[in-house]
Amino acid sequence: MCEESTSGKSTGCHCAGGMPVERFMQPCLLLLLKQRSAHGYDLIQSLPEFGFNEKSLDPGTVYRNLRRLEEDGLVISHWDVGDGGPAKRLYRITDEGEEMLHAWAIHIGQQRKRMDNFLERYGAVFGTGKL
Amino acid sequence: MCEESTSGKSTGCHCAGGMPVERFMQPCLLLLLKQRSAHGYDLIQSLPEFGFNEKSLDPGTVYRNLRRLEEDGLVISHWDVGDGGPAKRLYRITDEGEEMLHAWAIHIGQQRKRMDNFLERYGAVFGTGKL
DNA sequence: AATCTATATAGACATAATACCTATAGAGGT
DNA sequence: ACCTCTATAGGTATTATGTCTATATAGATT
Repeated sequence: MCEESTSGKSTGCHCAGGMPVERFMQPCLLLLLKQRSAHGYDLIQSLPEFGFNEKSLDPGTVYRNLRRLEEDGLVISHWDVGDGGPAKRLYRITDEGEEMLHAWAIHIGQQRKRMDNFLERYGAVFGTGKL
Repeated sequence: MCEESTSGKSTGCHCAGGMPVERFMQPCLLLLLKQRSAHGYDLIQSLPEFGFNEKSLDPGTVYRNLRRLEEDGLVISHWDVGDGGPAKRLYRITDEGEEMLHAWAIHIGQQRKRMDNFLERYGAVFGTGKL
């Protein structure tokens, strides 16, 4: 039901929801930027650590998120043209972004509790062997 | 940042995402219907057990999900006009719905792992006291 | 009789999110 | 010249989401 498509086209799996890629990407980006300032391309290399795979990691999606974070004042960037290679943006987190990261962590903790509760009930009905 | 609005209007909190109400509602409805057949209104009474509050529990949303589940063949319903009161639909889960429930459980388990991983990294940066 | 409340379901609508696809451009190698 | 890697940006169609409103029955209250 949740198998990957072999045709390259989306199968529109109805259970794919629950945690959309983009929204979860934002706290991941903020956490990475809390640890170190980085370019978009750097961040793309690091996001697999948070469970993003090749399919869910569209570069356009990452850059769009970074632009949105900057619009919201959660990160700031400046062009970095020094060291050869194409011009790149260096992003860093703002104080506001750090506050938002804390809010995200609380929120994610709550959602995890909800999932725990769901899985507990599921296990009670079907037996824990299913998980 | 995630505080409730006192004006009654949505504040558009940017960290409210990560687990949209509607999509998570579907596995909850399927699990409830696995335990017992029920009317939409019954299900609305039970959904708070899964962390839905008054604000996130719009009846229209519940009925929309039930219709969608039926469109997808995951539940079936028939009108129940016997015992007085307005006509009501009695929903029951189908075999296909049960399979989808299993897929959901696996998916939710995976997402929980992702959240655990995030919170672990968060704790490593800020200290576990923040959670 | 009229009104109110609880039960019960359904649909409309605007905005936001999501996935997917394509475009642009510099640097370095073959 | 061509290809690949690095690096960023934008478009678009579809779906999701939240919110609001409409409909209707039954029973209790005034």
